[in-house]
Order: sequence, then C-alpha cells, then structure tokens
Amino acid sequence: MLPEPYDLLPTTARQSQTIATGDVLFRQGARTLGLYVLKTGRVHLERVGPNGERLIIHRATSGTSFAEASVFSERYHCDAIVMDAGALIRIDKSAVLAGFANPDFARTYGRQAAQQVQAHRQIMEIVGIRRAEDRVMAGIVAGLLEGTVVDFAARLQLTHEATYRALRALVEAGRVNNPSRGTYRLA
Amino acid sequence: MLPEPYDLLPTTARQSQTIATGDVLFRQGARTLGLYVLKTGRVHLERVGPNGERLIIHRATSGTSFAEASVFSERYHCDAIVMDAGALIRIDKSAVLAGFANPDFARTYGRQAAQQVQAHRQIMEIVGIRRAEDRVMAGIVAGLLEGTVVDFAARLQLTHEATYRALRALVEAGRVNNPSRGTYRLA
DNA sequence: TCTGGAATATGATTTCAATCATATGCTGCC
DNA sequence: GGCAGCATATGATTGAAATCATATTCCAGA
Repeated sequence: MLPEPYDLLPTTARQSQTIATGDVLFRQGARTLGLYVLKTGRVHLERVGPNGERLIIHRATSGTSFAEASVFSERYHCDAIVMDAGALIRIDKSAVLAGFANPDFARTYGRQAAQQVQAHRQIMEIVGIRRAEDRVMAGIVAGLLEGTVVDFAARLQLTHEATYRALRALVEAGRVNNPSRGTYRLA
Repeated sequence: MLPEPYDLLPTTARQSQTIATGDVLFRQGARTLGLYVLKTGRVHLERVGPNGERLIIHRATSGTSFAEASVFSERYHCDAIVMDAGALIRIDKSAVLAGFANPDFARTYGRQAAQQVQAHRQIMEIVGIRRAEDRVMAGIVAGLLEGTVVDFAARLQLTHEATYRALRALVEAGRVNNPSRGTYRLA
C-alpha cells in the first residue's frame, strides 16, 4: 500500500504509472502537479546552477517519496529524471493541500516529517565522523545496518571496501559479532 | 519572533528560559513536554546505545528548533544537554498537536517540514561528493556559503583548511571570485 | 587603546580512506 | 546445470584530506 500519510487521501488523488530509463517526470520551471512515491526503479532530481552546472539534489529509491515540497510551490525547482525503469504513484498537489484540513492527515504528515528530519540529522552527524571505524560503529549503534553492507556503506558515505575493513576491525576488537558471512551485530 | 509555523500558536503555548552550560533540558525516557526553539547558545542531543555508547544525534544551533518529533511521542528518545549558555523557547506538545486542527498551521508546518527535508537531502548529496574542490563548488552553487567560511566548512563536513584550499583552487581556476578577504561568489 | 579571540589564510607532514586488483560465495534465470 | 551478476571479502598502492603549525587581519570589549 501507499506509505503514511498519503494512504489517508482519497484514492482518486493517485495516479499509477510505469517509468522507463531516461523519462523526464518534470522539468525545472514546469507547473507543479504533485509529489511522487517511487515503488520501484531509481529517479534523480537535478538542478541547473546559475552558471549551467548540473547538481544532483537527491537520488530517490524504492519505497520513498520525492518532490514533497512541490505541493507548496507553483513550479518545480529541479528536473526529475528516471535512471532505472520502474513504477511510481503521483499524488495530486490539490489533494494533499486539501488533506491538511483533516487533522488526522495533518498530524500523520507532521509525525512522518518530524521523524524524517530527525533521521536526516542523525545520519548527517554520523557522516561527519571522520574515522571509518568510528563511523561504521555509530552506524551500527544507530541501527542503520539492516540491508546489505553495500547499502549500509552508501548511507555512511563510505566505500564498501572501507566499510568491510572497518567491520572486520570492529569484529577483531570484539565490539561487533559476525555470526555468519554478511551479518554483523553489536557484540 | 518565533519561526514559522510556531508563530501561529497561541502565546500561552510558549515558555522562554535561559540555559547554562551543562544544563540538561530533558533525559532519554522522560515524559515529553514539547519541542524547543533555540534562540542563542548550543544544545547537543545525545543517545546512549544498547551497550552504553554515547552517540550525538544532533547539534542544535541558534535560530533552529529541535525535538520536534517528541510532540508525537510519550517519552524523549535522547538527552538534551546545553553546551553553550543561551536562551530558548519551549513550545507545548499539546498546543502543537491541537494546532494541527488548524489547516493554516498544518499547511505551514507541512511546507516548512517539506522544505527542510529537501534541504537535508541536498546537503547529504553534496557531502557525498569526495573531492573537496567539487564539494565546495557544489556547496557554493547550492547557496550554502552565506555566513563565515568556517560555518560553510562545517556544513560541508570538511575542515576549514581544506575548504580554504579548495576555495583558493577554485579562484585560481576562475570558477569563483574572491572580491575581498573572506568573500567568495560564483565567477 | 590595548588585548584576546576568532576568522582568514597557507605551508609541511601524516594518515587513512579511496582506488585498483583479485577471489569466492551465493542467487536467479535461461 | 551453467553462467552472469552481485555481495562479500581482503590485499597493495595512491592520493587527497586531516592534522599540525604559523601568521595576519579583524572585531569586540575591557
């Protein structure tokens, strides 16, 4: 199903569509239609700087929403380009704006957003840790190691090699257990 | 005055207080009172991991709010410790929750939160750029260089030395102008 | 006006993560 | 069953940012 809080909006507010690599969902300056929930595939949000520099704003991954702020804007402020084919749901801007009149939707939206902000702040703190070993340890303590080590490394802004080495060092220091190939947990 | 959207809440929902270094605003597990807007000073949010590891969750700076998610929780999930003396305003949890019944407050909250999420995503993308010179350039294009270079460096998760060197390299490459000591802008 | 602290700025050295390379195990699929 | 692709894992080398050091400028405040 749709992630909170958008599951509370009328089903008429959603449009499913499949996307192919290279598709452009919207362009900087185009009138805003709403936000998107990516089911599968990959989408990049890119902005062109004042002197023509391309700048990636965000890389959306499966299960996440993007362009939420477009709901409060007349025009998109970046391009959305499909990197890997997949599927997504577009959620009407007007439905979201109307949804804020429903305290249930509004509170759920607020809770989700506040938790997301907190998670971002924590990741930024962790990414600011210089030593790979300390960073990986903090990432584990924060519960960021749930999927593959490769994904974990990307979230920590480390190469997977550096992450594997740090994991091994932590295991050798007795701070982390490695019960089986590819699984690590706090000692 | 108070930053959006909290300026829309009744003044009775606010309590001003001064804070001294070492003060503890709340502890992990304590009943939640609400969120805070820091006027001056510095506050750290810290969490204790399952095995007793101290982990900084967030470092709040002047003019920003923190513990927003506590509004949706029974207990605080981290400690708030004053690092530098200053002043702050506490905003009642119940007033915020009640505020969501007001569509104007709810939409303003939603807009603020969505924009903050976007800003965080962009900073995370920029921080993921490995080369200091590219990172600094992206930071400038994104408009992150507004205060001091020292603050800019901290936002980029670079040392200020590395940032100064990157700025000099960008100036020498003609990509950035340095009209006067301490001021840099796109060429 | 003097002084202390912070920002600006840059040089020298070190360290440690990125990069490059290689190997193995696992999984899905043709 | 075999092959392709990916995650896991680790070694060797390189490169670039951190660290350490130092100097100047600027500003606030005593």
